[in-house]
Amino acid sequence: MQSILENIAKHVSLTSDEEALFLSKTETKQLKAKTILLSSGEIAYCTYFVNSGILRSFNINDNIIEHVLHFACEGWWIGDMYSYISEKPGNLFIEVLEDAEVVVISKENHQELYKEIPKLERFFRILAENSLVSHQERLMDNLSLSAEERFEKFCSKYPTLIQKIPQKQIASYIGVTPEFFSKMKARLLKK
Amino acid sequence: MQSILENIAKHVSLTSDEEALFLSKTETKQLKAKTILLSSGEIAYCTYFVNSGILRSFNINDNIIEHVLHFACEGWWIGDMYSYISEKPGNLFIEVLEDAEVVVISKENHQELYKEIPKLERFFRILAENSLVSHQERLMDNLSLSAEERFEKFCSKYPTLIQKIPQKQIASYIGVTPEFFSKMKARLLKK
DNA sequence: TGAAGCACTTAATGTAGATTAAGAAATTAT
DNA sequence: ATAATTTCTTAATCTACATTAAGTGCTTCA
Repeated sequence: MQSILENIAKHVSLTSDEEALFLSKTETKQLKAKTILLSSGEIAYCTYFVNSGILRSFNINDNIIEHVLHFACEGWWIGDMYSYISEKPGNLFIEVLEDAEVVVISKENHQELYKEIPKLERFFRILAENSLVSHQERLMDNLSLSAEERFEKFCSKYPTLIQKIPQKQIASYIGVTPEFFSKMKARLLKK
Repeated sequence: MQSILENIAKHVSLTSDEEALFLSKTETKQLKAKTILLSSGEIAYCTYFVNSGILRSFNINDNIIEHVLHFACEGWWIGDMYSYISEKPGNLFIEVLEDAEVVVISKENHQELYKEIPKLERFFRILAENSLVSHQERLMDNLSLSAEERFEKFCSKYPTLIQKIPQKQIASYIGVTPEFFSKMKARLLKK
C-alpha cells in the first residue's frame, strides 16, 4: 500500500518534521461500501486520498441518469474540485464502491499546510497539472473515438478496475447505456 | 488589455523586482493569423499567454477530422500541457486564428522562475486547478447534454467568441459536424 | 429460505447526429 | 476584378447508440 507521504515524496521532499506536521493535519477514516461522502448541492469541505478500496465521483442528470467523472483506488485522490475551491455547492456525489481507508484533508487544514509548508504548493500544482492532462485526453477521446475504442482505452488504462466494479459503472464512465455496453461486450467477445 | 502581470496579481502578489525578473524571462511576440505555433508530434517547449488576438489548440483524428480542445483570447493561457510537462511529443496543434500578441514562456525559464520566485508555484497551481474544473465540467457536459444544450452553454460562456471565429470551429469544439451544426442553428433561429 | 432488489442480457424499435453530395455565399489570392 | 479556395447551407440517406420492455441470474437480508 502506498502511503500519502510516499505519494508526496514522488514530487517534493519533506523533512520528517514536515511529514509529522502534515499527518497531524489529516485524519484517516475507515469507510463501508455504499457510504456517500458528498452529495450534490453540498459544499465540499474535504478532499480524499485513497489508501485502500475504491471510490467514485459522479453527477446525476435530470434526477435519473448517473455519469461517472472519476474512479479512485489505492494511491489516487478524489474530491469535488469545483466546490472545494469555490466553496459553493457542487453537483457531484462521492460514493464508496468497495470498503475503503481514506486520508481526509479539510480545506482549512489544507490552507494552513500551504502556509507552513510552501513546498506543498508545488506538489499540488503537479497533481493538478497531471489531472488536467488526463482530463484533456479523456475529453478528446470522447470527441473523437467510438464507444468501443473508449472501452479499449479504459481497459488498458485501468486493468485492475474492470474485475472490481459493476459494469454499468464502466458504461457510465465510457458514456454509453448499460444495455449498449452489454451488447458491445458480447460483440467484442466474438472476435 | 490585461497584462500578464495583472493576471498573476489576481492570485499572488509579486514585488516589482520579481515582476521585472518575470518579464526578463519571457518574450512578447506578434503573430499573424494562420501561424502554426506547434504541430502534432512535436515537443512543446513553450506555453503562451494571450495579450490580444485568438489562438486555438486542436488535434487531428485519422488525418482527417479536427477536434478543438481550447480557444484562447485576451487574458487566457494556451499550450500543450501533456507535452510540456512530459517533454514527449504531443498530439496537439496550436494555431493563430486572429492576429495576436502573445507572451512566450519557455519551459527552461519557467523552471528557473519557480526556483527564484517560489510564489509562482501557487499561481500556476491555482491556474491548473481552475483549468481542471472547467475541463471536468465540459467532460460532464459532453456525457450528459445534447448538442443543442452544449451550444447554448458555449454561447453563454464565450459570448464574444461567437462572432469572431468560423462556425465550423465552434461545431468542432461542441463535438458535431459542420453540417449538423448548420442545421441545428437554423432550427434554433426558428424558435 | 425465499422474495425483493440489483446487475446483466437480449431484442425490437426509435432518433440524434454522421455521411455524402451538391450548390450558394463569402474570403483570399492573383 | 476575377479565379480559387474555403465556409456555410440544404437535403437524402445511413448508423451508432438510446429507449423500452421483458426475462434471467445474482446478491442481500427479513
